[in-house]
Amino acid sequence: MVETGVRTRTRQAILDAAVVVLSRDSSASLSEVAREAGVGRTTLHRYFPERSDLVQAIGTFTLERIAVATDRAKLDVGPAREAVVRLCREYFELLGDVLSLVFTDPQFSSGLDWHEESESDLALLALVRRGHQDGSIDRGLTPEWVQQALWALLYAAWAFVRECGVSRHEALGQCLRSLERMLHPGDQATG
Amino acid sequence: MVETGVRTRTRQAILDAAVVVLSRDSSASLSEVAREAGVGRTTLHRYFPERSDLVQAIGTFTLERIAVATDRAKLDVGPAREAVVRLCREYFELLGDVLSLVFTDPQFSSGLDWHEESESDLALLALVRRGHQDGSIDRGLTPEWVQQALWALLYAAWAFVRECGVSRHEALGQCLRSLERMLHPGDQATG
DNA sequence: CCAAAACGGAACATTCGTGTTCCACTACTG
DNA sequence: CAGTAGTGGAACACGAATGTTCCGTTTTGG
Repeated sequence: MVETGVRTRTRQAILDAAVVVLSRDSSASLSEVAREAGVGRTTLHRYFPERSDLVQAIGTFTLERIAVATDRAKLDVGPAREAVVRLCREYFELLGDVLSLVFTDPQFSSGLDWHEESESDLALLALVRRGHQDGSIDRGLTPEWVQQALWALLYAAWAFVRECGVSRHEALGQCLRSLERMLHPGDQATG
Repeated sequence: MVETGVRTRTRQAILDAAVVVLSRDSSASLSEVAREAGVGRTTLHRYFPERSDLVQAIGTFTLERIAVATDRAKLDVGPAREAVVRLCREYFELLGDVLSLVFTDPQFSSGLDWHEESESDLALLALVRRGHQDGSIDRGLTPEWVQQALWALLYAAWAFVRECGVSRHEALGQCLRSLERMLHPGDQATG
């Protein structure tokens, strides 16, 4: 049961297929996942004995991606608001379909470091606080809310692509512009 | 089989319970829905013979709520941006748990006027275009994107309440502030 | 008060997803 | 070429959800 190249490749194919299928319908059957992966159901069970194993693997997989994105965004460089926007861009590009899963379905975000303990989440919260201090982020928005809104806009951008047939680039543009303006501390009347 | 008061009341109780239960887990069993409604599973099947009937009823129910909210917001009064914010507030207050359903699960928004044909949706799109003309909404944001983002922020606000234990009022405040700033045509550098 | 309406529980058949086992086939590798 | 890892299909048992029927009980309303 060594980690040969074939095994890791098959495993990844199943994982990718699972993300695609389950992001469309989180209660899809394992047969559908296997078919999407171009793999027999038997093989799928060889890699992930139970459904919960597959779900948890997706969760871990996602956490890794998030960590990478957070790292790439270099959150401690430059004004905080710009860093948040960079982070959003990285998320968009690295997460794809996974987004729908973690955002809409609680089953993928349970049983792990989620949601309070994740290092990346804490980094984002700290970043927003820095933005409050350096004046680049509206002090009327709490860090926790910014986090929520960031994910929501990301999901919206992805849905924009899937449902409205907009290009990824166009959707990301609208998303980042919205985020930028949302965070910007303006002199508009306070709601 | 006349429309006695008892029947409508029972039907509504089931519908409400279904929204609560299914918004937590869209693949919950009908037994759970019946229990939440304080009703026997037999009775539930009397009103909604198949699961799909219940799902569709929720869809229709939601459309009605949306129509009411759109009406109350008086979209043709005042600056367009303020009208959008009013609409968002009405949505938040009238939709509650239903939000999670229509937003995350496609099964509730299929088989109806959804999504392209709904009168309320068209009204929102037209409203944004009016905002482009009267200069109250950033011309860099397309009407379709504003629609997506509006729903996303609404969902974020609701999740904020459910997951972070924030008060409805506080969550709505953050949501509306974000929306307002997002739409505002500022003089910030263009992304 | 009495009949009709509405309800709840038990039981049943059916379907579907799941998890498992067994066996034959293919591909790589020494 | 032989052996082994990997695969896929068929078949099976099991449980859960669904949809239906039947019947006794409660509630409603004229």
